[in-house]
Amino acid sequence: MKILVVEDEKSLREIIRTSLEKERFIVETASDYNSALIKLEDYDYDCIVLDIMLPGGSGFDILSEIKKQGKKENVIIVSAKDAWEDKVKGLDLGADDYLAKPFHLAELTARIRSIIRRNNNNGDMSITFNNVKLNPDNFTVSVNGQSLPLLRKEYDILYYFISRPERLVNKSTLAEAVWGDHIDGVDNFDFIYAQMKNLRKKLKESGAGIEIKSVYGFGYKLVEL
Amino acid sequence: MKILVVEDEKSLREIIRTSLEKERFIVETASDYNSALIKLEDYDYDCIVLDIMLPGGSGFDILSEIKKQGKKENVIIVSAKDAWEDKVKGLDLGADDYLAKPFHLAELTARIRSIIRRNNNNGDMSITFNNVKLNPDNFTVSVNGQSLPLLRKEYDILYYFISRPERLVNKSTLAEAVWGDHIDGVDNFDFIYAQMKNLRKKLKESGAGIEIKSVYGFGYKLVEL
DNA sequence: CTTCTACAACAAGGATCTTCATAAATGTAC
DNA sequence: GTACATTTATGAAGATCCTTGTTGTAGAAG
Repeated sequence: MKILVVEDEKSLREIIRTSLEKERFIVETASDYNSALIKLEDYDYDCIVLDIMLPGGSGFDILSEIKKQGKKENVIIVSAKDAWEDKVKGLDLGADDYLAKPFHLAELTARIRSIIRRNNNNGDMSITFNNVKLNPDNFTVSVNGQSLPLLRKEYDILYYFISRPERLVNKSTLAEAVWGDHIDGVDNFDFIYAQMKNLRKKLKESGAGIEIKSVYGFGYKLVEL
Repeated sequence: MKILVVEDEKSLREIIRTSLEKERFIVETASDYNSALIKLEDYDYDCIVLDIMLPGGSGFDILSEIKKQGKKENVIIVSAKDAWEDKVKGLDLGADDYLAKPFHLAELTARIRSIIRRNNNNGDMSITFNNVKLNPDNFTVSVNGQSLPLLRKEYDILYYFISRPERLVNKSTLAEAVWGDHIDGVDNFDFIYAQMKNLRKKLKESGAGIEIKSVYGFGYKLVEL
């Protein structure tokens, strides 16, 4: 469940980020037109929260671009209040929903969930990699159909990797994503090592056909066995 | 039991909100014409408390719009005192009730209840999640039709969660919602633990198909079994 | 005044996560 | 290849958080 938040106002952007991360979404952000396009080109997201007024260009153009490229991403337009015509235009261009500022964060997360459920294959939000299936809807994991109970941090880590299979992830990024912002200038990743050990053990013992390999000096990568 | 309060004056709006939330309604608010219309388009409410004088347009127009779209929402007009013609006009347009400012909050809640009971499906205000049914009208809970007696705090907690199924709720938020404002900077959630224990026990023993799961370091979440 | 009820406070045990100490693996220089 | 430094893994201790049973207390009911 990866979400790209395109919003130029920093405070709002960070509020949205924390809120969504609390709901266990993986959040990436872009603060202007260009960086949004770059991120979109590089990564796949499940949902894009898109502001209209952006430095460097309009959110509508980003939306058009997404649709032109035939991407499957769901888009929620977020725009200043009183912009009634924005709503019409956005939906015309193929946005999945529209939310007027200011909005309740709970409203945003509710819509994201409903949109993803609506647009994805019959409401199934699960992610599968080899014989491991992770269901973000109820935070469960199964291997070959057998349930594999994971603790919270283990789940979060696996979720992060299974959303980015084969991608090299450095430890700071991982720490930021799973542990949150309070991990600032940590020079010691013991807590990652500890969690990684437990998660790997459970994956191995469950017969999972995947493995989190470490890349010396960089971080980790999820691969098929 | 979701209510939309459309009122531009912030202090009154928040007073109404707190009052209604204390009566266990779920409250959303809009402060102007446009945001009210947008909210109305997006969600279903059981009742709308509608001010007439609004920035951006008149409450009457909102009312007309509601009726034109054939929505079933109940509407209570709230307007400045001595505006007799407002009352006539409002009721003509299909409002269910009229309340002149200033009014007692108790009166507002009483009218809301009576209207909902009068107009809704044979007066049923209940919320159901899996095999658990909660009836805010008389503060009772039943599991598979069997009555499940809960104490006050237990009921409040269950109500809070059953209104937000599957949503992650942190403990401060829960404390604020159930215990109220006097829970400020509490660093000790023993009282939540105690209540949670009793509620869980009752739910389990009653055969409820729901469970309040804890999320380590965060809070709780209501899920189906 | 006594008893009962609802709730919070306390305390002990268990679960979960991080920190620490130490070992193993990997990379670099010679 | 060997020696050394750096990075990662592992097991165990420590810290924090959650659960549960018991006890204490204030207010309502009798």
